[in-house]
Amino acid sequence: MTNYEIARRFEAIADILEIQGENPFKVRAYRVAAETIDDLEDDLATIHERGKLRELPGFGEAIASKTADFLATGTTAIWERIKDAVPAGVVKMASIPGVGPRTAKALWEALEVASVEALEAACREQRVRAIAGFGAAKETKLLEKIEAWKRLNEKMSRRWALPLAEKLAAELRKIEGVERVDIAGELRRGCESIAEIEIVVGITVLISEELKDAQLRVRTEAQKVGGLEWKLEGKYPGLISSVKSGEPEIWVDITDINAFEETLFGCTGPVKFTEQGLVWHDSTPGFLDVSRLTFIEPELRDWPDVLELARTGKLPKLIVEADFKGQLHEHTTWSDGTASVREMAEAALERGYAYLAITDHSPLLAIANGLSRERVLAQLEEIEALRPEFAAQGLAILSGLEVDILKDGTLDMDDDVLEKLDIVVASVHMRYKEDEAAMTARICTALASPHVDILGHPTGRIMGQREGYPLDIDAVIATAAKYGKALEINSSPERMDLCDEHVKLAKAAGVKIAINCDAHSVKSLGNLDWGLCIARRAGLEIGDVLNCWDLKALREWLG
DNA sequence: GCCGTTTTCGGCCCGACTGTTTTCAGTCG
Repeated sequence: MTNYEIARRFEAIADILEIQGENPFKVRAYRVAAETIDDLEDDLATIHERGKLRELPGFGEAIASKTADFLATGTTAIWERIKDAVPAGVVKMASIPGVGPRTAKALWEALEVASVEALEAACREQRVRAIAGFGAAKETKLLEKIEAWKRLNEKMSRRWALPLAEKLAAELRKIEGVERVDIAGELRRGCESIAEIEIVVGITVLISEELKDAQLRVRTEAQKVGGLEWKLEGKYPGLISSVKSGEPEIWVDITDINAFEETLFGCTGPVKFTEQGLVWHDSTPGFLDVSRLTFIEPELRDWPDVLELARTGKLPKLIVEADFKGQLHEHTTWSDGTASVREMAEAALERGYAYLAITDHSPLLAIANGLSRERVLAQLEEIEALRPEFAAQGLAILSGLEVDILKDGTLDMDDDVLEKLDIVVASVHMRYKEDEAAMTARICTALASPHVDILGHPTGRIMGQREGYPLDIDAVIATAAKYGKALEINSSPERMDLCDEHVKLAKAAGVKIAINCDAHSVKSLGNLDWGLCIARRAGLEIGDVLNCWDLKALREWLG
């Protein structure tokens, strides 16, 4: 099993134990193990071979032994024992924000509802309010939560769809006769939520009998992937095989390797784009539209005016990962990160960055071990002590804070402390259930503060779980423009906040964007892709993105 | 289940919000 699969398995164990009412600390131990695995750079198999599993944080005797079981056999005793104890639908119910394990268990036991759909029906039939501990108000709220959850999960978040597609692609690559495998469709276009996973498979076999064989092997391999159930149909020529699963729909397109690029183009879509008179030009890596040869980046192909922009030579020159000079919103062990300032700085150096801002949490966020004013000042001393050593290697460590925006728009730290810092990211973490006017005023007040540089995760959304708080985004953008403040694309996969549409609006208003990993570990410093695809879909160029600037330009902007 | 020890078991990030069971349990970040 891969790291990813084992981590998901430990999470599944935690979910089930939690619903069963197990000791919450035991439940947490499994979750911590999953987090540790997600943060690993190396394969668990390699670590196990070296006999180092027990050295991983949160890995005691039990977790290490279960990990070894998973590596050797694909399962372990506790998983076999509990995997069927709680229906998957009940686990799903518990995952709906605001429901939780206790409530899911109570509903399951009292009404025998074992799926989100059954629970929704029970709410509509007013059967929930009859249960002890529930009432009409709770029933109404529950229905609202289910509806919000369904809206958010109509499509699969990129966060989950991409690993799934990569896993499938890796399996397909192992098949003999398969020359090339690429992910196409919405994923290639950088979409944040995915209705269809499309994968193009290029094969070398040209005889139809052999091709049939290859398809058979593809089918066999595909069935093994991700625990999904596959149904695969296909015929030659054209070789479009549809593979259906619950969510999202999965297409595997098998093509002769000589027609690979053309197929990849067609399967990348969207249909509106590919049908607009473009033909694949196979002698040049690009597409020949009627007037002019131009390669149009997949992320731009959803723009309604992209062909006109291409014809007139006005396509934006999209940023790539190599353009990034540093990162501006990271956490350390001072608050809720897992790496020290030094470790984060070393990781930034390894990535070739010229600067790194340390922005731990402010005191209100007690659960994240937010920093009091005294601790901010102490951290500042530590940073200043580390600076010469890292400056000599070409890395500037910027001091900062991710300061909470309080209910009235004031900041969770004294001005004289903020004044001493290089950079301040202001974010909302608490009391986000306010109406649009209040939340907009609150955020705009914060943006007006002379100390604030960047508005962190501006809408507060969590992919697949929580809609952003109600916000007049136009007013926020206008305020950011007025005071010369940047908005963040938070690049952590669970946030991806702002979305591409909002970023496009911000760019049009001349507002600068910071693309930040919001890293809580060394590994998550590499989470740039999630924000990068939003930036590229929004057409951002180097000039639009603060952390694509060199240190001098950044410092000038910070003032 | 992990951890750090007073090496064998007690403590495990904590404060706010919500609905209702009206005094606290469940959930969230």
